[in-house]
Amino acid sequence: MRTPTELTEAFRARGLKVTPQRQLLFRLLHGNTQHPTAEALFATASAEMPGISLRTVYQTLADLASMGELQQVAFGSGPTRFDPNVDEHHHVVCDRCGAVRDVWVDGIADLRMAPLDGFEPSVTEIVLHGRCAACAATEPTASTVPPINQPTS
Amino acid sequence: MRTPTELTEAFRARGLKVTPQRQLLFRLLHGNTQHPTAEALFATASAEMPGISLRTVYQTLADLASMGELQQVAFGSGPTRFDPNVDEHHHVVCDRCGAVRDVWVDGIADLRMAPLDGFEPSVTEIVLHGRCAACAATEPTASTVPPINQPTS
DNA sequence: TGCTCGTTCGCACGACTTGCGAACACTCAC
DNA sequence: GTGAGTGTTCGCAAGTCGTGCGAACGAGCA
Ligand SMILES: [Mn+2]
Ligand SMILES: [Mn+2]
Ligand SMILES: [Zn+2]
Ligand SMILES: [Zn+2]
Repeated sequence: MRTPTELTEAFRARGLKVTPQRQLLFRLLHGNTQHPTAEALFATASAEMPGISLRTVYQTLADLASMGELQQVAFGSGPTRFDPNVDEHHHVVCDRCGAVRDVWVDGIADLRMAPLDGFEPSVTEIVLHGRCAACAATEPTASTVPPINQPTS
Repeated sequence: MRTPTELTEAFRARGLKVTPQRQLLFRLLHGNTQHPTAEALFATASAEMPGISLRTVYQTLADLASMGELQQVAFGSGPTRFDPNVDEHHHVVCDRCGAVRDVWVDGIADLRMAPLDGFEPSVTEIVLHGRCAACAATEPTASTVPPINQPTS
């Protein structure tokens, strides 16, 4: 995602208005590596702008996504995450606390996949499931946060 | 997933009853490579057993999943898919028609991933997004089915 | 056959997201 | 600076997908 200043220009160039709500979200998202949910952004935004609506957060996120400034990522269960990093990269997900981190993967071109039967893949998505460092250090059974589903294979 | 006959024994061995509804779902799922949704299974099951409840379909799928006979898979958007193939494998998803196919990927162990920062991955999930053979043959814009979201990176 | 306990099923509810439209406010022309 | 005009905000209703609940039911066993 571009900087708040650049987005301000980009929005106006498209005939879109630059409102205080949008500016706030530009700031909250720029450089954000948390992969926040809409609710999480709404909570943070509300602290700074008490009247802001969750509806507006969803709306602005959709606008940014349609402009290619934002990536929407969904992992198995739970709400959609929003990712201002639109470069090609992948993710590690902690199935205990739900934390998501960016990961860069090298060697994807060397993967051998079959059978494709005429299927034409355009995007290879890799998600590593497991435990983050903090969660790996604690009991395997303890959990205070609803876990994210993990494939059983 | 094991055969309907084996599942019948496995259910009774656990003190679970083998009802006509369950037997029907055992049959509909065994060897099924469609990655069907609960609704899709409900529709198929209803043709054969008109009174069956969607609630029972969900319930039985959850039972099978908790026994490790079934894998639940979610792709970006849309409802959960159920996969009787619990071997380690991966998926290709047509973002136009939503079709899902199994794919086996070789070379995963050679992938280089960084930075992991203490994260301990246990499962590597690979999803190839693109167009199935049938959809690749038609107009890129034509669509009669709501597409599955595709990551923008 | 009859008892018992797990199952089924309809309905209400929950989580997450989107549709809708009236009130509002950013822009720009003047 | 002011006003007109168009895009935006926001609350509420509705939509989608899935789960909690409990009364009626029926599979399995003595
Ligand atoms: Mn990311
Ligand atoms: Mn599969
Ligand atoms: Zn964690
Ligand atoms: Zn297709």
